[in-house]
This record gives sequence, structure tokens and C-alpha cells, in this order.
Amino acid sequence: MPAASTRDSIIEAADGLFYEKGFEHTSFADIADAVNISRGNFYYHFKTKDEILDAVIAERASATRAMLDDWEMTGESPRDRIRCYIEIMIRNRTKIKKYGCPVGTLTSELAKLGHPALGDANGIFTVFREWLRDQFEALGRKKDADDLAMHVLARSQGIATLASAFRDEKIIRKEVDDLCDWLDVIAEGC
Amino acid sequence: MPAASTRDSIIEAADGLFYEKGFEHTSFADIADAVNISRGNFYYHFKTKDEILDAVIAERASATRAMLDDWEMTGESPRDRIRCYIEIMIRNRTKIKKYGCPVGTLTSELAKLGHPALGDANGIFTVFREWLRDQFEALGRKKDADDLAMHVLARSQGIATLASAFRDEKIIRKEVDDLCDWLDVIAEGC
DNA sequence: AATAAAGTAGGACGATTGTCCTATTCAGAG
DNA sequence: CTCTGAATAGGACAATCGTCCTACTTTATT
Repeated sequence: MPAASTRDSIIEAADGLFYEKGFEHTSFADIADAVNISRGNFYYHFKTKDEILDAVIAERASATRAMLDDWEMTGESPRDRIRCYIEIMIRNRTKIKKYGCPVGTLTSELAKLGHPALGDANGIFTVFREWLRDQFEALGRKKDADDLAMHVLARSQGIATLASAFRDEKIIRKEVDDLCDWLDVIAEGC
Repeated sequence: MPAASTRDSIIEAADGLFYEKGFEHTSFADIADAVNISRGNFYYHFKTKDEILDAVIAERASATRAMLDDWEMTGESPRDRIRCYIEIMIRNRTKIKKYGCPVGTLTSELAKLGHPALGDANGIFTVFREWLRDQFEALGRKKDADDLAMHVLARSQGIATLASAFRDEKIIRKEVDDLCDWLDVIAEGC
């Protein structure tokens, strides 16, 4: 039975609010309003705000792993899988334009706060990094697979940052096309 | 006479703190401690925290313009000037590793806060964007100069974000080299 | 020296924050 | 039904926030 429904609701609401408003700017009251429970009830489910953050990060990491595992199952080629990753930005362009990348903006905020959960948040990046590295290795780029993975990550982050700053979707489409062209050169002959 | 010394000190301290701790996480007390003046004295120089932010943004924008004008004066080629921009990240690598890009992280934060100063902060990006566009035009890329400028901006932002997330300088050097190679292809024959 | 202005210090203010306590309600086992 | 523990509500709490006021000191002008 879904007995943890309240706890899951808190995590889900906090996840969205942390993304849209930032971790620090989201208060207990904000989450309580979103879930429609009393502020005091939080203490039963989470003793501190940091515990909610940890849960949100864990949820995002496991959701990311699940998504990537899904892509792994499909019969597509490594190149198509990488392309699938790149095109997340097209699918999520509306939210990216408003709030940037959920992972990148969170790690940036935690880095400035000197927050101990930065390492965990970073772990979401690592999930993508290692998955991308595996794909490039499958493309035969054993030696520089990690460099290529970081390159794709960096390009993606830059696109999200600028799309959000300039509130412009066109730059997403343009840079995604560029990145796909780059990928075709890397993967040619596969 | 430098009568505005206190005001300038506040702006300078706020500039650094906004960069290192973020705008929202920096309090009046933090700035007061850094400048060694009393909290109450702020109201004389700045009526609200947003006014300090506006002053910091204006200061950053004018400092950026001054820096780019300097580069414009030097007799180097457009390619060397663009390279000079790219290599900012090498020169500032220590701070970028800790706090990311001052412009990108500020705009991200303001975007999430829904802060009215986002447009002004965005203006710093625009200063870089137009300057880069001019350089690419001088390289003969009249038609896609703005696209190329945005590409360089995006790559730079991505590098800063990942360097900060992974607390790694190596990625800066690697990606800066890549970007310079890309630039050489764009500028070949000039 | 007298006066006005500029600059500074220290603290009060209402609001909001994260945290935590206690009383009440609910659901299931016996 | 009774009892027990999980779940919830509502509010108290100390601290901190941005803001703002008033009193004091310094500086400049005449």
C-alpha cells in the first residue's frame, strides 16, 4: 500500500519548489502550502530542512538512473542514446527557459552556501557522466570517453544557463543542433 | 576627492559576497562586518538591499565594459581578443572552481527569485555577447556572428558550472583548449 | 567660533525563518 | 469496543532577516 504518501508528497512538492524557487528561498511554509499539511507536521517526517534536501536529491538521482536504464534497454545505438540525452533540453525547454537546469542550478547554489549536500547533488551529475562515458566507450572511444562525456555535460549546462538568462528558446534549438552535429562527427562510421 | 569611499567599499564588499555566498544568502550584517561599519549606516547609503544589488550589477557591467575596451585598444587580432576572453577562465580558475561564473550564477539565482533586477544582470551577458559578436564580424563572419558569440558564451558557462560542481580545474584547461581549437577553425585564414 | 550638512552608530520594529513541543485525531490489532 | 502507536494540527521558541528611526560625531562653510 502507498502508506508513505504524505512523505512522498512532501518530497515531490519540495523537488518542484527547490527547482523553481531555489533551495534556500523555499521555506517550510511554502512546502506545507503546496502539500496542504500543517507546518508542524514536517517534524514528524523530516527533522531538518537538510533532510528534505537529501531526500529530494536521492529521489532525483534514482529517477535519473531509472531514466537512463530505460534508454539502455531500448535497442537504439549508443549514438541515438546520447542524442536522446541531448534532446532532453528540447523536451524540457519551457522549464529550462524559466529555471535553468535542475542539477546545475542546485549544485551552484549549494556550492555557494558551502552546503554539505553538495557532494550528493554532484552525484546526479556523476550518474549522467558515467552513463555518457559508457555510451562513448560503446562507440569505440575508450581512451577519451570521459572527456567526451564531460564535454557533452558542459555544453548542456551552458545551453541551459544562457536559455534561462536570455529567456530564449531559440538558443536551445540552435545549440542542440550544433551539439548533435558534433556528435555525428564523433560517431561517424558507427 | 574620493568622498564616496564608504559607498564604494560597500559595493566592493557586496560584490565579493554576492559572488561567494549568493545574493540572498548575503545579509546586511555580512556586508557590514566586511566593511567594518554599523548595520544601521546602510540606510544612509542604500535604502534597500535591492539598491545595493543594482549598484553591484552596474559596477560589474562598467568594469566589464572597461576591460573589453582595453582589449579593443590592443593591436591584437580579433582572434587573439576572443582567445583572451576564453582564457579568463584559466586566469580565474581558482575562484571559478569555488564559486562558478559571477554572471551566470547571479542570473540563475535572480531568475529563480523572480527578481526584477534579472534584466540588468542579464545586461552583463549582453555586454560580452555584443563584444564577441563584433569580434566575429571583424573575422568576416557577418551572418552568424551572433550565433558564434552565443556559442562561446554557452561553452564558457558550461565549463564554469562543471568546474564548480566537480571542484576540478582540469576540466577548465581541457575544455578551454577544445574551445581554442574550435576558434582556430573558425578563424583560419585570418 | 558658529552653524549646517554629511556621515556614522546602535538599536527597535515587525515579519519570517527553521526548529521543536504538545494536544488531538485517526487507523488497525486484540 | 478498547487500546496503542502512527499521523497530524497548531502554535511557541529563539534567531535572524530587511527596514527604519534617532542620537551622536565628524566635516565643511561662513
